Amino acid sequence: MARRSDHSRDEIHQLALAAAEALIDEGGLQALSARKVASRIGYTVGTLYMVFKNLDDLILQVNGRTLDLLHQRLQGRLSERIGGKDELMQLAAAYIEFAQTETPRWGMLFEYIVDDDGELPGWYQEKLGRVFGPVEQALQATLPACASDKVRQASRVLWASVHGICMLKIRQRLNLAGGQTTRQMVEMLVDNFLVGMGCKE
Amino acid sequence: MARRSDHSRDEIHQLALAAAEALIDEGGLQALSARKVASRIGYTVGTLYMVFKNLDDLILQVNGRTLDLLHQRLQGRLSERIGGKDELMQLAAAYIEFAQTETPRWGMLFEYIVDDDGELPGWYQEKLGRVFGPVEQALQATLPACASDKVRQASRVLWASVHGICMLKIRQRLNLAGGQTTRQMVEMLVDNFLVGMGCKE
DNA sequence: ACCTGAACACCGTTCAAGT
DNA sequence: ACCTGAACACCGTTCAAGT
Repeated sequence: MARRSDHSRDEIHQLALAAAEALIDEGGLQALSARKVASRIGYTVGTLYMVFKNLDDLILQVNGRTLDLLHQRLQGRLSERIGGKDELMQLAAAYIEFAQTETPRWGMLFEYIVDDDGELPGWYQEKLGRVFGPVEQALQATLPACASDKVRQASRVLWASVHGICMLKIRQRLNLAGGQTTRQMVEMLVDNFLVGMGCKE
Repeated sequence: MARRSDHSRDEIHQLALAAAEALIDEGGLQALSARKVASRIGYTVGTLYMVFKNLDDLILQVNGRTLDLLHQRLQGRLSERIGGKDELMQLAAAYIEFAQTETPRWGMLFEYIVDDDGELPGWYQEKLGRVFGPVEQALQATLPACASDKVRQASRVLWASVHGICMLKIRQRLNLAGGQTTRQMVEMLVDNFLVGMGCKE
């Protein structure tokens, strides 16, 4: 045994990430283990450590791909002629949909916790920043008179809020919300927020 | 051995919860294990299963106590003569402070995920609902003309948003927010939200 | 009735040893 | 250089057996 060379280092890397995503989709973080990933791709556990530093590293890379996917979904909802509450609600709807459709992978983005005061790696922070791009763009178009710094901050505040609603709803921490759907709650937020930002309409 | 009777069933229960909280405070969910809890209180692992259904049950009960503590902290910030943005910001500040001070236990409230479509037990949902009490009260006082149904919904939307900001900030998912503090972000939210709800001032 | 100790089926991670 | 298999130190959960 050893030296099979069935797959290149890079192929093993990709196979492992795909297998991990499948496991997560099937049963969440609980269902993920190094041993299971390895066996799904037909290798021994040890092999994984040729390609990943450890399981956290693997999870972080899966999360990176999830962020890319999320970014795509948001980008796809940007209209031709941009701006206005409708476009922001389109983006919000895309986020809600993503969270509801890909719940396990979406949830993993926040289950992975940075130990102590350790920072997330640079490439990951960049991907994170990209996700806010479409929101920032739509918000700037909605508030053309607003300074770009303020729009930047506002887009973070607004999106963190959308996320909070989504999260508590999906994780069933808001059962007593009086029968509102996630979408209705987010719409209430967006409406109020835009009025507060001085958006007429 | 066996039949030590050093502690009553209830004492073991309390000791275990306290030990679990200590472990969580020291190292988060990762540091928690049935075996560690047992050894901290001077019993064998098996003994824990006399008193808890399983580890998830133990975690849920720890979370219940965390919710009680959070409720206390919020309740303590309600003013005498209520209402207004200031009081809502007091509550928000209390929430932020709690999240920053008791990060591991606060985080555990959301790391525990309900499997499949299983619901959270009734006693837990009641505790959850109680947390929104102070917010609802302050918001109703701020918007006296607003129907109580709408206030109820608005308090959920607002607080889920505050939570989202807190969460993404503490978990370092908002590093590119342009140097705003959690408090500043929450203040932007509250300001806009209240204007949107038709609050003059 | 209470509690133990051992067992079972799992983990993540490392690394000598084989090709 | 690549990959294995075994080892180490852990898990959660169960349960016969002791007092």
